[in-house]
Amino acid sequence: MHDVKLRLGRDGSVPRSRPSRVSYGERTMSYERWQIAGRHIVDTLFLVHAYDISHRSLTGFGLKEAAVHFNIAAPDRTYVEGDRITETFHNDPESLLRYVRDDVLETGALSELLSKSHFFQAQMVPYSYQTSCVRGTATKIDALMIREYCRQRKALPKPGAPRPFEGGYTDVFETGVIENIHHCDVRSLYPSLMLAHGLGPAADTLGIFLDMLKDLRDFRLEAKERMRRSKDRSERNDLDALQSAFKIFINSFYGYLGFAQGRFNDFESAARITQQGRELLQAMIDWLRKNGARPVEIDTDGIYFVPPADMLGEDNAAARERFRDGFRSALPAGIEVEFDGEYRSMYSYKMKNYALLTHDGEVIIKGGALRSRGLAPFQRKFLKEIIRCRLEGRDEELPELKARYETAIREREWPVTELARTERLQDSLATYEAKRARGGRARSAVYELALASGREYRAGDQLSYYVTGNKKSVAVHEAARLVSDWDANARDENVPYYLSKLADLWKKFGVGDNQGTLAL
DNA sequence: GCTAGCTGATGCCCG
DNA sequence: AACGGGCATCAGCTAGCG
Repeated sequence: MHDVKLRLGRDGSVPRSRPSRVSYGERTMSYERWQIAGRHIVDTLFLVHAYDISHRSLTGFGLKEAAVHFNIAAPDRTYVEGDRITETFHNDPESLLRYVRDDVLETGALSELLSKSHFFQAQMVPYSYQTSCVRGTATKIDALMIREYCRQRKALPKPGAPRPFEGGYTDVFETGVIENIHHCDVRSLYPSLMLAHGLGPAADTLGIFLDMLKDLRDFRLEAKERMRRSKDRSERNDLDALQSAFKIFINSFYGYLGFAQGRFNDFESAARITQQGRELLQAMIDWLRKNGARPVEIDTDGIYFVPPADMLGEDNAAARERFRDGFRSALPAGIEVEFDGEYRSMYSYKMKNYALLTHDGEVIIKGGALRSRGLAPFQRKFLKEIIRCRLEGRDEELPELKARYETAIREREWPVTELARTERLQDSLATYEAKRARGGRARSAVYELALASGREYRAGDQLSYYVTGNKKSVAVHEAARLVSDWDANARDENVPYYLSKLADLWKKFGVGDNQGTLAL
């Protein structure tokens, strides 16, 4: 209105922006990247996504849900729904100010919690604080390598051509409910193998890659030790952020070798590392079997197993120590095994898919088949209840559980959000349409809904939809409807469709089938 | 005209 | 723009059936 320039730059310049993309794991988001001279802009939404890629524990990524998850929401915090902000501003400005203030406080607390490791990374890698938050770990390792080669005035190699190579050893030996489960894993498997066998990039003529890995590992252990000794809470927090920044790097050194764009990538070396890993884990499985244990599930660097019989009774401390010492001393130099979990029972389903019951009664669920966001909330809850019953040996309660869910669907007892699936647009709508036109992509409900809505959607946006109709077999992309268009007074969710989804889960996870213990 | 069963693409998860 | 391995779902197709 008054043509006042937004001179936020420390040199008095105005903010500039350009379209950009950021990706964490399989999630890519389009956004407007802003730059303000002499300042750093970090979107806490991105930090929340980066956190969730490794933890996968958040229910949603908005500020409110994140604040609740990290336990930083004020207990008496003010909430104002988005569509009531203008009205509240006019009628009750005080409460709107409280709402905004609470938002700012939560954002600050999130930032304090999640951005600190990037603050330390910015001191270590040749990227700014702002840039560090939107760069992947392999890119940062590349930058560290390039910086040192430039400093020593050495020529840089070209990246090697990518080729597929084998990964970790994954297997499942028993399925169903199994009692008394122990877990062990190899501490830092790939970094340990790399250092023990000198497995680094062939193009690294200066030999700095493995030195860097070793220094980072030693530095991290030192930071962890200082953290343990520190009496001051804020110092402990800082040291924790510092050591976790190093942990991320250390674990990415192997990944860097298989990184197509990495100047020092080395697919032969990456393949040798995973091969050594597979051989080591196979030897561990053999040792466990030879010594009376029953391996149940294995994934890359960890094994779930039933310990030998003499470790099961009371007063088994001596047998336990004998077993563990024997296992440790059977391992090669430089390889340490950790016994880091004991569980009342395990429900072993398929590779990378299992559930655990802790001695505190907590149920831990792992794997896409059992906890994926691709499942609707009612499916996840149904599965969790089935799994808890089975882990606790209460199979007789399962038919009642199934009946309860069937009734709820038939009688339309739940809000439609329980039935809705939430999916992320991986591509922009234009990219989707281009792929469709090329014939390379089938129709997909989320994209069709986004297109039909006429609203602006970007890659990375999430949409929730449910399925309408009255037959169990429907083309989802034709019968789908956005949750935001749902009318509670004229319910149209497809009852037979959702009943059949429930029946599918029952067939797989219910009782009275072939889900008993099965030795392969 | 219908459906079971297969294939390939996609989405999400494990370590 | 870290890696490979894995499971479930859906669209789109084909074979087989009545």
